[in-house]
Amino acid sequence: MENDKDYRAILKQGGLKYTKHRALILSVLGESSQPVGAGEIFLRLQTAGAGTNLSTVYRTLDTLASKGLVIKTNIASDTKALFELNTMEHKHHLICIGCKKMFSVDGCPIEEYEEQIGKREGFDVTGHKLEIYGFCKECKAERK
Amino acid sequence: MENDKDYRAILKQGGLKYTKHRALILSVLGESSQPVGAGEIFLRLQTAGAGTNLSTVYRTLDTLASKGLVIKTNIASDTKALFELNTMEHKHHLICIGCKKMFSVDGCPIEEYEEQIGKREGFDVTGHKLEIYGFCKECKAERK
DNA sequence: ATTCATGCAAACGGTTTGCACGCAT
DNA sequence: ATGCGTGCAAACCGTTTGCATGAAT
Repeated sequence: MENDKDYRAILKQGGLKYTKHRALILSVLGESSQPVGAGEIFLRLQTAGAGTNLSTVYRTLDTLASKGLVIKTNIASDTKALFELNTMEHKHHLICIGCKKMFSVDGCPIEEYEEQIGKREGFDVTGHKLEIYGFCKECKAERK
Repeated sequence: MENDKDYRAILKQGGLKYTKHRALILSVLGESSQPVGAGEIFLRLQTAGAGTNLSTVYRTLDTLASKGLVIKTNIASDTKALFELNTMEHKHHLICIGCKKMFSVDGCPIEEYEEQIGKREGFDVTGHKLEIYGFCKECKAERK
């Protein structure tokens, strides 16, 4: 809401028309520290009083993703898709097996490796995804 | 089929009864160089003349995975689950954006990193997943 | 004999689509 | 004015579940 200007700019940058829903969805993603599912986005829009529709949310996320403004992920062994703002900062995630929360970590240990492996296998590498699994502080404590 | 003994042993090792379907599903996974979806496994069993049922395939894969005999994965931005034999060798995958094929690569560049990051974030790390995206030789050629 | 795996059919959750209407440029 | 975004309802696909039957130890 407050940063409406920002979302206008982001949309323009992606060559997309400004619409209320797109801005709202971007703001939901922007306010979240973790990737969010379509359903949850829909819920937050509802409770925020924005009359909207699940399929609109899906369609919007699709177009945002196709312009590279958001990133579509999913954590292993879960079938539903998650979305996050594409901040352009290269990040990886720590994923708690217990509570399913995701924590972002900056930095990347495998840039050179990526290059090597591409050469070795004849691959034109465009990116990668690294997820680290384990138990977060809280779940670690509960577990013993 | 030919290595039926092996699958018997694998099942025993997981503390599971031997059944025809389990052995067949293990053999399908064993013959595949890439992770396979439940639907495709079902199809292969059908064409192999084994009367079976999709839900049996799902249930079997679940129990195999729960015993650590197979691994359940999924590639980013696709929602359907894939399964592969757990060979115990630590592997990662090269995934072609063009044809969606996955190629296994041995070795792991981030074992030490994993440890560091766990300490830094108070995480009890149990594993990780690394996927490298790009275009394989063939798709690279087609693309230009 | 008992426990556990299987087939079938039906339910389910997340996601996609066709169509008519409404909004942004 | 035109094209694109939206709402609604229905379809869709992968996956899960309840129940009765069949097989493995």
